[in-house]
Amino acid sequence: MRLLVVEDEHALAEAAAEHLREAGHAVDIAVKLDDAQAAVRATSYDLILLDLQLPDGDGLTLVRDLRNRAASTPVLIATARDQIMQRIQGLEAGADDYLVKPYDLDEMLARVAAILRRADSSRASQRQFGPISIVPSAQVVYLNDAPVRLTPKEWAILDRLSRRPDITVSKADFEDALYGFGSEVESNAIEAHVSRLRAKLGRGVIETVRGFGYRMGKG
Amino acid sequence: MRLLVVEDEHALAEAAAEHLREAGHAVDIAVKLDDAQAAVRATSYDLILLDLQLPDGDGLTLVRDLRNRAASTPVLIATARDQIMQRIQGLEAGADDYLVKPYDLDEMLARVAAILRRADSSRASQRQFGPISIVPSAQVVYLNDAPVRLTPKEWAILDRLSRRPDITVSKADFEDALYGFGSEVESNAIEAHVSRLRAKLGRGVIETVRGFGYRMGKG
DNA sequence: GGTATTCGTCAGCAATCGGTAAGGTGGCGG
DNA sequence: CCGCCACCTTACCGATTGCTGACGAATACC
Repeated sequence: MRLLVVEDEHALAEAAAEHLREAGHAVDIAVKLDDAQAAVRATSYDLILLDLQLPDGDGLTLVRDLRNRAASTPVLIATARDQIMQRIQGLEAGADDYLVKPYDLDEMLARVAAILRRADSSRASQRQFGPISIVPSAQVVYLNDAPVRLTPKEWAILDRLSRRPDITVSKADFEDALYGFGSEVESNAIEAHVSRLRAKLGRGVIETVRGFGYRMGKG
Repeated sequence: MRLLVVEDEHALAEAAAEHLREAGHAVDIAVKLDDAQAAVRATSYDLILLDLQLPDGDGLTLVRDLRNRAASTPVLIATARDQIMQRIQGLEAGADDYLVKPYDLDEMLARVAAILRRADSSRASQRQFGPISIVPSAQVVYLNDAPVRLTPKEWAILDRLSRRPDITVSKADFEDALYGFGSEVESNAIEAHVSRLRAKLGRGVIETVRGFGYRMGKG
């Protein structure tokens, strides 16, 4: 597995990286937010171990960036004990788990292993809905074997719907998932995205459950 | 939804309760830890909004009590800005989220809604009544395996009935649950909805208990 | 640095909801 | 057997909710 460690304390970064390498992973290190973003853009990681307090910015912006680009890379956040608020925001922004610094290296390794295991099983190959096939690993959608280009937000919506096809997802849920918590969207942004998705994929793919939200059409 | 507001500042308690009632919840107020514990023992709440600083004790004991009794009632904690340690302890004791006092009423409402949503979707499962199956997570009802489309109000009524199938629910209870508390529905709105429900689901599903209210039909 | 996407917002339209009311039905006491 | 009262059913219409095309700002890409 290929991992990225984002940590400005050099000694800690090296120690963590070494521990992960002994466990058989390929590990890159970034000491600044800039470096991390460059690295993430250049390569696809299987997991990111992220310190929130960085010299040139808040680590959470990296998480939001990833999620806005619809990247599902798991993120494990490391934070000092007094930054509990950041921890919570981190989980809401789409992090997968957190560690309290200073952390035990073996515990870190255990968390990493747990997340990778989880991610692997949810990565699931491919999802079929009538004429639509969704390939999460490649973030590609096919309509009758013809590839369809989706924007990041469109993908995020379809991904969330198709992950639990039996569940109705409310617009409020989408807003919590696509944007932060405090950031209120005053309008019908979700409706607009759904409309665009339907234009690309056909009418039957996403069903409206009036008064509740949206759900995958039954194929 | 039935909520409990635990807060010794009378004005704030009333303001919060009023705001929640406007959102359609039934709200009780407790001004002391004692009252809160009595209330929790007497009734089952869907969520508790808890001030930690109370005249007769620490609000955390309430959280611990709940968790010790394996009650999963979600708890939203409110604390002053400088009580960070309490917040941390609160989250570790099993609270679901926290608010910094003084808080904006609308933000409070948003947090409450988010927690209720989370709790509701995790409650999941599925309820069977003869030819009817109710899937709360998808907000869908099946009649002989054919999906039936219900409006939000219809769903609310069926949901409330099916949650406690052995209980007869009075029309006043429905009005409390579907509208605010001091709601004046001058007409037969509930009867009309029940009628429309029966038209969609069949006659046997909802029984009339003349003079008292309605109850799920025994399948 | 210019161009193309993307995304949030808005407005107008369409569909559906839901409270109300009015007339009908049936159970129950007398 | 009668009348009353609780409940049922249906139509109506204002209010709400959702859909879609257009527009402009922000952003990414070359």
